[in-house]
Amino acid sequence: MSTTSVESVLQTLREHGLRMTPQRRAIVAEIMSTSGHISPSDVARRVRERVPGVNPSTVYRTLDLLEELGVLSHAHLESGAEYHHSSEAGHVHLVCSKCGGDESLSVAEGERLKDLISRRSGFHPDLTHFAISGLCAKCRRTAQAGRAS
Amino acid sequence: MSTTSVESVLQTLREHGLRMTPQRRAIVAEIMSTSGHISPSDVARRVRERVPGVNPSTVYRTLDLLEELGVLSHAHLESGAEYHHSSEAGHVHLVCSKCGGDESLSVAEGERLKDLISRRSGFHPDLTHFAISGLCAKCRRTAQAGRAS
DNA sequence: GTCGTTGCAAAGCGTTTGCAACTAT
DNA sequence: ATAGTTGCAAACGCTTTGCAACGAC
Repeated sequence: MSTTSVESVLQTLREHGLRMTPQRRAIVAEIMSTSGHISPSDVARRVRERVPGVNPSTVYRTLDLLEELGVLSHAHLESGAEYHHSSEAGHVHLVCSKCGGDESLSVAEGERLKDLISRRSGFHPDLTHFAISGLCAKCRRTAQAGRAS
Repeated sequence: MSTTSVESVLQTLREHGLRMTPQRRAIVAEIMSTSGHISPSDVARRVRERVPGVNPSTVYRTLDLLEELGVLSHAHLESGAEYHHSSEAGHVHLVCSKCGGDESLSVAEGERLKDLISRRSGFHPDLTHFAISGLCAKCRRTAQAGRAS
């Protein structure tokens, strides 16, 4: 499936008069094989491990480009911007401030929340752009137990 | 009221065996006079304009300290971390991705949302820690008009 | 051959650190 | 006098930039 994605990206690039290079192939492959999200600097690091010589600046330029083309999206987590393939866009990130765990609200739940907010405030939120920080169920239980004792 | 705040901060510092210095006074004053939020580097810049010689590192250390003491909080907006006095914590930031406008969900609405999410997902969100990106009512209307034409 | 793409090297930016000097208490 | 605090200067990590060489088409 990673191959399929690379092919479709190649397609997209061609439609825009852009080119597929080994570097881009490596970068796309890296992100497509990542479930969840990954920071630009991590992409740079990992791509570099596999294909020595890929320059960080190329990674940054490629990420920007792929996002403009709609292949990738980024969201803001605690550690900063993180990229993921657009097929994973739509997920609302729930990041636990205690254990660092990263859950996802279902797309349906996300939509419901979105509608609710927009109906009440007139503001149309994109709940996927920023993560939502908080306590996961597990850490919350621990915290309560601590309080009780 | 700015004075009151500075006094109460002084109080807090004393309780912890810490000291009130001219630099801290300037930093606290700057933040207390800011309605809304301000980035660390902006605090550094502004404080510097008023009290030349205040080193950026002092600003960063002070912000960290004041946050640990509960005097300040920070939230993540598009531009990164932003500080505000704790009395303004509780606000859910709604940031328009088009015009950059920054609205607030009422505290009551925020609470309702929070309860709703936690009831459904088991995750207890702090909706104030990250902003919520989206389109404000105004920009959304513009966008729709554009689409219709 | 054209023109998009890359690597390089440098600079930019915000932020952090160690340490000696300073100062609020 | 004692510790907390500051400025300095350097280092840091991530990201961006200009430009000449390169290479996909």
